[in-house]
Order: sequence, then C-alpha cells, then structure tokens
Amino acid sequence: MKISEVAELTGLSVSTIRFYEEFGLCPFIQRGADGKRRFSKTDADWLELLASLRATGMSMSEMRTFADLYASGDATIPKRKAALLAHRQSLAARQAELERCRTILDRKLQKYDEIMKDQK
Amino acid sequence: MKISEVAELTGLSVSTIRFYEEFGLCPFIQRGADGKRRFSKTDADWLELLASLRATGMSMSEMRTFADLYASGDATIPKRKAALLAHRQSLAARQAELERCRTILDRKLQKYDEIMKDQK
DNA sequence: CACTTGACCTAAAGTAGCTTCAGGTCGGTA
DNA sequence: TACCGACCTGAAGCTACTTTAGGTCAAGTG
Repeated sequence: MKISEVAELTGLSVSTIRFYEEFGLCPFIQRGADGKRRFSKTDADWLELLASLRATGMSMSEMRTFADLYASGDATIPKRKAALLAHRQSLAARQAELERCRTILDRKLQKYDEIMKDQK
Repeated sequence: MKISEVAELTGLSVSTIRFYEEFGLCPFIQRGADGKRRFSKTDADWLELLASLRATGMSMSEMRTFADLYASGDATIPKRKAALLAHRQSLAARQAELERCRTILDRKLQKYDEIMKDQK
C-alpha cells in the first residue's frame, strides 16, 4: 500500500504519517527498492488506531509509550489493554465536557432569541 | 472580580485569559487604579462562552470574528446567532467523530481480549 | 519597621502537533 | 524528450498556549 492510500484510509495527512514515523509511532514500515514506504494491512490498521487515539486526545508522548509496547510484541498486550481502558475513561470525560459546552451554547442561543423577540 | 477567580470559574488558565485579551477576544476588561484587571459578571460570562467555543474546537480567528461582533453591540446579535448555530453543527460532527473513534477503541479492546483468552 | 510572601503585571522564549516549503528522485505519458 | 505527479528529506512556519524572567505592590510576620 502507498502512503497516499493509507492517508485516504485513516484520514491522516501524508505529512502526518511521515511525521509519526519519524517520531517513532509506527516502527515497522518497510521501504521498497525505490526508497518509498510500503504499508502492510497491519501497518494501516495500526495507523487507523493511532488516528483514533490522537483524535480522542491522546498526546504524542502517550502514543509513543503505546507504540513502544506494540513494538515489543504480544507479551505487552495486557499493558496495552490497560492503556486503552484508561484512555477510554478520559474519552468519556471529554465527551461529557463537550455535552456541557453544548448546553452553554444552547443557553446562549436561547438568550439571543429572547433579545431578538423583545426588540420586535 | 480578580483574574484568578475568573480562571477558576471558566476553567481557563490565568495566562490564557491574558493571552485572549491581548489577542482581542475580550475587549471590555477594565483596570483598577493599581493596573490590575477587574472583571464584571458580564466579562466572566463572556469568557465562559469563549471557553466553551474553544473547547469545542472554534479557532482563535473565528473567535476573534465573533468577539468583534460582540464588541459592536446588540445590532450584531443575529450574526452572532448564525455563527453559534453554525458552530453547533460542527460540534455535532465532532461528537459523531468521537463516537466513531470510541467504537474503534472498543473493537481493539475486544481483539485484545480474544488474544489473551487464546493464550490461556 | 524591615522582610518575606503571594497575586498580579509585561515581554519574550519555549512547546506540541502539525503543515508548508524548497529542492531533489523517480516512473509514466504526450 | 520533456514534463507531470507521487514520492522523498530537512527545515522553516503556524496555532494555541505555557513557561520563564524580571518587576510592582499590599498584606502578614518576627
């Protein structure tokens, strides 16, 4: 798979994928004889997971910790599971926070409606 | 109201509030004779709204546009309402995206469970 | 009464997470 | 053969803050 295809698939930009690789988030990417990156299905799945973690607020350094576990093989799966469970918790908190902000926006919209009604 | 109290109230840091003022996001902050910022209830409410907008992904430049409308008085309320409605749409999209990411995490957690079960 | 502490101030530098740019190498096509 | 588009690297630029350095002032303490 080419880098542009993985970008399409994951929603990450081509630059971001290269940036992640340089940062050590995807350790196993092979190169063809032409020097270009070749992504396996596994690589693509891994990047999709990284994209979800990033989109839900995991920091680069946490992601690197997670990637280091990934690079160390299946023995680290319990640790990876624990990390994902913890992150799921923080995601729930983030979702609750977004809901809270939504009610603030909605209240503000209501106030605007009242003001506009009064002025008529 | 002191800056530290507004920080407490809004969840913004003291530095962020100063940064927002310098950037022109809160035009009406008065200073005491001692040179310190004094926040009215209205100022605090405005910063709370800014905090919600920021937390839900509005950019600084969009926030400035919004703040400029705010500074121009009640005549701009219809425009402000339109801006908030548009932003509410993008918030909904963001929430949907978080849900999507959550299912990806959950699927991954399930896979981990299967692998760990197989190994026993 | 001197002294320290703590909240505030400004201006400037540092940071995270990307994106954009400059400059170069290929393989395919008109 | 000459150009196009996708890839490459390394470095600079950008956004939204945070941290640091250095200073003022009021209040509390020995």
